[in-house]
Amino acid sequence: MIDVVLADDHPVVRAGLRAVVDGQPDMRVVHETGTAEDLLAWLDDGGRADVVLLDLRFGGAGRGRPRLGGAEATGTVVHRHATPVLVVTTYGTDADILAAVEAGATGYLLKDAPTEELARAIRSAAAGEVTLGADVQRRLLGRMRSPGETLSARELEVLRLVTAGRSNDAIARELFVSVATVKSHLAHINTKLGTQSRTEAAAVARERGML
Amino acid sequence: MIDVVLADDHPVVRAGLRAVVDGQPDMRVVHETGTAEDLLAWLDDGGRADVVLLDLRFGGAGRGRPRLGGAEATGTVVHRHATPVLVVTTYGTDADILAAVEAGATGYLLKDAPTEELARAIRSAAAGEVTLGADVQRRLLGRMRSPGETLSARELEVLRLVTAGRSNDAIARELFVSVATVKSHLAHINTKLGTQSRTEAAAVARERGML
DNA sequence: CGGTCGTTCCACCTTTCGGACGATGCGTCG
DNA sequence: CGACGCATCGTCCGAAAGGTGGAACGACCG
Repeated sequence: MIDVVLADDHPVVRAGLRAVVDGQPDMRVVHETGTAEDLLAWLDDGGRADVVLLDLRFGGAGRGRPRLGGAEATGTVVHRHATPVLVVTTYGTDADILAAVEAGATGYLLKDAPTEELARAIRSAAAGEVTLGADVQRRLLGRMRSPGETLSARELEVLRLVTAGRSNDAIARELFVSVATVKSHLAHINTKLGTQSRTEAAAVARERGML
Repeated sequence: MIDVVLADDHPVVRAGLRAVVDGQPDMRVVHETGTAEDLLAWLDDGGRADVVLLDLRFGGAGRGRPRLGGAEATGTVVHRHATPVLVVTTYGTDADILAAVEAGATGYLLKDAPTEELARAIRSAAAGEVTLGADVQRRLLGRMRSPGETLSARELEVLRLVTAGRSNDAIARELFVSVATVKSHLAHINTKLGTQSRTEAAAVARERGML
């Protein structure tokens, strides 16, 4: 019997995960929390589980204090409590995925995954195996395959100003170079990122967290 | 007994909604679909319900053809089938909310709403009353209070696509309008935000969290 | 030493954007 | 009703941005 803990700030999603888990004969939900803090508190209090289902994005857009994020929570759970963490989240950006994987997540699934895939991922995680959702794998592979994703320092500087909304002329004056140089850098950036325009490059930069 | 139909592309969320609804003594789930098209097909086939729980953002980021959006589906259901629609979604942007309300949605809830609020909203919707989640109300009020910088729903939609890096032509095709219209919206956006270019507008939009 | 790479610049050309008009229809509100 | 905001389209034109194909210089490295 696999003991599962749920940590998600959406009551509806928690109910859904609980329904899926309890619908499996070989696993059960032993605890449920709505915040990462509560999850850590429960574990520190001696709570034991075989797998933690964790949502990234905890009450993210809130105007309150900067809450504990999913990535940090993942790292703490994995290292302090030696419990495998299966990240289950809605719209994972590349930055989110990388952060979670680097923090030691045992798996990463999107919430639109079918229930069988979720159950399989839980069993794999309990066994200590790493599983990534099909979408996630495709994303990571796409990242690996991209050839020249390493931008030079100068190119990053230009990209940062582009993301801030500056025009080529403004960037040129700001960096004390000619407009031709800025355009040259931008051309290289677009080639490396596989983008077609400055705005698209800015979008990709944000998505990948390269600011 | 209130008959409820679920339309959400996330199996886990569907399970959660089902659990909440079936946990109430006075309501039940009579049908479940994963796409807006299936929902309309079921209704056209004679399916009857007292309330439709609808997710905006259907398979949104997909690379496939432009699927039917939640707002359009809302309009069709409300007007063709005279059935109240309760929109239940994750992270509602102002554009989403305005679009759904304008399309005739009977209610708008975020998925992080507690289950009791959800149940209450379903009962209100079945009775024909309009209910908005606390968060949603606050958003709308905040939008009202803002003096001169209020972007229309359509403008926000354009701005969102600009922020995603799309070109005017791509935006036009995505929204089924002409390039001239997109440029017109963009001109208004730049006027209202005090910006000079699309990239600058995107930067301001991100900064002010209006996505 | 020669090769690669980053940075800087140039010219030429095409596409795209943005500004500045106007015009229509469609709702709402006083 | 008329004024207003919104969304939708259009044209014209100049400015900005992007594509191509260079070239020069220095740094670093095997």
